[in-house]
Amino acid sequence: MYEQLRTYLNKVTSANISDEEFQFFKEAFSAKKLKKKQYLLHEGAICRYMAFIAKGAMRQYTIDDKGIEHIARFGIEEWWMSDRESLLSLTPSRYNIEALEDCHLLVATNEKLILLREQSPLFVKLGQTLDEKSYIASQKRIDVTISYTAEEKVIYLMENHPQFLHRFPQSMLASYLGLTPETLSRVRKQLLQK
Amino acid sequence: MYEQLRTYLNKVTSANISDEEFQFFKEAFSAKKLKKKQYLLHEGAICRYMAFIAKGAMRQYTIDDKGIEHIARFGIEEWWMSDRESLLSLTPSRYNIEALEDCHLLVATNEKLILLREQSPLFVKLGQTLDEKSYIASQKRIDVTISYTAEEKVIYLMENHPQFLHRFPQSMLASYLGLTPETLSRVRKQLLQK
DNA sequence: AAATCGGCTTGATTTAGATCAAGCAGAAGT
DNA sequence: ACTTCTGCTTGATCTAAATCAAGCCGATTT
Repeated sequence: MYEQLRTYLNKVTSANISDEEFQFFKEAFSAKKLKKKQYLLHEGAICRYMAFIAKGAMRQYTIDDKGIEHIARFGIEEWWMSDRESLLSLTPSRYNIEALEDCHLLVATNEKLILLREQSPLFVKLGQTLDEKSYIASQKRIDVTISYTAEEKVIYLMENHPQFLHRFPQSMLASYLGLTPETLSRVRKQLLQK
Repeated sequence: MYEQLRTYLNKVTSANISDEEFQFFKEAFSAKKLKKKQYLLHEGAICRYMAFIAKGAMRQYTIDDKGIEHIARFGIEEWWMSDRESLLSLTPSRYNIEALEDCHLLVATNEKLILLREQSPLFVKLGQTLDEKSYIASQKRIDVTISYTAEEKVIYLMENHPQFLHRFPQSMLASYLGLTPETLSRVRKQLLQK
């Protein structure tokens, strides 16, 4: 599990982390396994962990007052899952984070992360890179949700996250795009006929 | 203009920046004035600057293939405007950034920002804080655009950005929410009657 | 003061996508 | 092998919001 993290770190930072520096990561993160349908975080609770997905897939979602689920994001291997707002400010989270498959995670508390930032310049750099990227991605997604038609949204998903298409149920993909499962099904059919 | 930046820095970082450290900011940022309707960035161009708004208001928007404008974000005093993706990767931007009022800006090129990060720990910290906050805010906005009705969107705007309501034309507020101006007008009327 | 213009509202109509409802096929459990 | 789920599709209907269209009002121009 730690080896996956190490490979990932080397890849993303285009560096080769020393044993010494990686030792800090080992101290910060502990291994955690979740079976399918288990939760890393429940709505109303305070998010305690930042989790690195070594294996498996997860979703982060809200439930609205009509009881409808809305998927904020998916996570798969080499992605990070957490509610940063809750983790940082210790406020109750609006989100649920659920394992969609059996998962191998590496989790760290906020205290450990603060410590790690002091110990590892690479981790600070990684944090910057990730924050930038996720900010850019979410801007793009706002664009999509505001201005795209159902068909354009589906095309966006196929082009930007093809790996999601066959891994997650259509009903969840629909929710991720802000569509109903019926509409997604119809749009897919139309697109295939073209 | 620099005094506004200094006040802002002290406020956001809850520190009191030294003259010495602030000197690096002065070297990195240069003053730039934009009149209403002038542009900081045009679609297709590479974004050269990160801009701090000392005075005025701006909008960042895209134009879709039907020629319709979609507002990605507004910026007012003490906000930052830029297309980070374009600035960092030197790729052409999808965005236009326009002054909605006469603006006083402090702008820095990416090179200056990199230098500043080496010189000022406070700036690094500021960057982290901002990235976190804007990521959290854009997650919230995705929630809103995916799952809210027109009425709920308008309430969201009134609660989260009341300062926008009387400062920007309704047509732009509508675009920001992913609504038409007509719908926004009707929803406002309904809400006032309650 | 008349004319032009931009921003907002209001009404009539249309439509994309939601909702409601039924049926089907593959996976999982007994 | 036969239920029981669960997820997906398809059809019929409905509705929220878009579109189309006209008119209003205050600001700016001539």
